[in-house]
Amino acid sequence: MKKQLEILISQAVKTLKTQGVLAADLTPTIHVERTRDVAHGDFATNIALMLAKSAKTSPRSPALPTNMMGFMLAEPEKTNPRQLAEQIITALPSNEAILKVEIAGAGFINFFMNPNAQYQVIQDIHAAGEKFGLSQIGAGKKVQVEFVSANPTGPLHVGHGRGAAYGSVVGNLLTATGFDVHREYYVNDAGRQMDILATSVWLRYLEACGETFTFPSNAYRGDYVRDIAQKLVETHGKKFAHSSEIVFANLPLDEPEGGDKEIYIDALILRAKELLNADYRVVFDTGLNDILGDIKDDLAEFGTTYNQWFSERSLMDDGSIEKALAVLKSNNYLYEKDGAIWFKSSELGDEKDRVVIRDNGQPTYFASDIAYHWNKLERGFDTLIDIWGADHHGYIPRVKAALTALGADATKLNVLLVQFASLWRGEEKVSMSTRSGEFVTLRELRDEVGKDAARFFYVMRRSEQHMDFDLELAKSKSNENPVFYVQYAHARVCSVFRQLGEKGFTQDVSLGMANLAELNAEHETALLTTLARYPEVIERAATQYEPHLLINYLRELATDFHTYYNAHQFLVESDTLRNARLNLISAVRQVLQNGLTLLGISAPEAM
RNA sequence: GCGCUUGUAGCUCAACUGGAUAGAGCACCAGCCUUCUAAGCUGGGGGUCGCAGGUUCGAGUCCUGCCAAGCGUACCA
Repeated sequence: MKKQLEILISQAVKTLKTQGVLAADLTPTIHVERTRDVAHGDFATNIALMLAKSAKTSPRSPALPTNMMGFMLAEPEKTNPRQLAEQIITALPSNEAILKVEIAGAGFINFFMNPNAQYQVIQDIHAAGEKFGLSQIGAGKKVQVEFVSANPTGPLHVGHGRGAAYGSVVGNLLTATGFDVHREYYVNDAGRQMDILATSVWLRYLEACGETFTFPSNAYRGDYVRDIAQKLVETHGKKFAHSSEIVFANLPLDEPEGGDKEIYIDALILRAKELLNADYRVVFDTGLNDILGDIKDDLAEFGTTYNQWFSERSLMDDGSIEKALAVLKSNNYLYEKDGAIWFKSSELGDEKDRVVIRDNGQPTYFASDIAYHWNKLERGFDTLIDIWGADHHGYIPRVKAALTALGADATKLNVLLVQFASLWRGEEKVSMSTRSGEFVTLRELRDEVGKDAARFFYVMRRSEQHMDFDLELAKSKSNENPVFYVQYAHARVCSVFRQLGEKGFTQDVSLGMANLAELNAEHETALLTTLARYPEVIERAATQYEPHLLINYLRELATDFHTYYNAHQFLVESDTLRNARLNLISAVRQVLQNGLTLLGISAPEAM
């Protein structure tokens, strides 16, 4: 309906252009909104206010650029907005859905719709079913959504959960609006952090083999490392064992002894590679595969799935990094300084240049990221969406700079930042420290509050908002918990349909459809309006990457339903009214179910 | 110091991207279960939209300057 009005208005504007009332070069964006106040009708547009300034512009205006600036610069002879609104209304093509059109305030045009038109949405929902709300505005454009991409050095923690929930819902919304979505997890299966993990596993393995020594301060200390080491013992026996005298011979000091923990761990990594040779990869991959497998299971149980798990190591193995750096070099964006290779990102908007190859010859994480993002674009995606933790925000300019330097289109890259969630248990803030005994993993969160509540809470707020996640609230089975509020509405509709037969009634959908006009109570009208908004909400939530709009909408729909439920009996004697109401509430159930499905949250039939 | 993000009711957050009288939930107070699930509903009080200017018919939203918080500012990932 909103779109139909926009089309009608644009036709009116076109007419006024040919009449010379409006300058021919104007291309106003027509914006129709739902009104907040019923006194203002159903829809409103501010088009007359927008155009008032530029109506009757002088003929020299075509020489001006047609962009927004040109539009602003054109010097208008002021037109009364209300008068212009009058002209627009006169030029408006007639449409049977429109009851009347009024001018209000400074020059708003308010549309009052024909009440009979509002019932159409029930027919639409019944016809479309689970497809109601889907659209094709994406027109099959290829979008890649990369999210979570946590290093496989340990289990996912609650901080990753928000990215997982947000990314999967954004993906669902884009799919629902006709985009061709590809979900991807970038696996950092190379690099120093993974070497630290492999070394940690090996040292725990040595302990399991009976060696005793002080565990490095900078190694991974989680219990899962011991578990992996134990598996290594079970499958390979003492094949990788060396005496601690040899392992720790001639190493620099660790931090507690007055040394540097980074230098110490690097020396240990080197030692592990020397002593294990080809077996190092076995230890490394055992750790990697174990943890990655756990992450995959964890995310799948959380309702987050991927099309592809992209290996960082593959970029090294197939020469992608070298190739990307070669192109940067030939485009004259690389130079050498202090033994390292630098990328001139400061020439392209970054605050300083960045190292791509360290003085020890190792490429930096940034180097593989350049190759990775280039690889993404070469795969033909129209849009890239990266979902990052907010602490990585400083990283955006350098990645964009790199794409530009490679001759690629950096504007295709869209980085969405997700702020951290702080965990609360009632009044008490939960420590996020890995060492603390408090639970920190996503799995533990799911065990405690459940998948539905966790997902709901994660996407309830705008992603850029800092978020407080209250575990007590998420767990509570009470009116304080918004998850149950929405699910309860769904369960209540299902319950009504269960009662239908028990009370000796039957349902006749077509009889209900023929008598929708009996749905004229205030609560019913409100519900019809809310139902009709659903496709608009999906479209907006998808194009703005704002899943919280869908959450807010579902809460409003649930409110409208609960209010209606308390005010009216559905299973009434009148066959026509009863069936009309059943058609209405089954439409509500359908929309609730569709929305919850997009959020990856269940729609229970009973609670 | 510089950069990014955020400041809205006692608390947690919305506000259709510049529109009409800034809205919800929680908390607090007062009511509603012989009728489809009370995990619900009805009513009530609550606001200098961080502060100060500016832009225009119109600003919580845009521009400038302050103030405050978080994050970043590595040859870490």
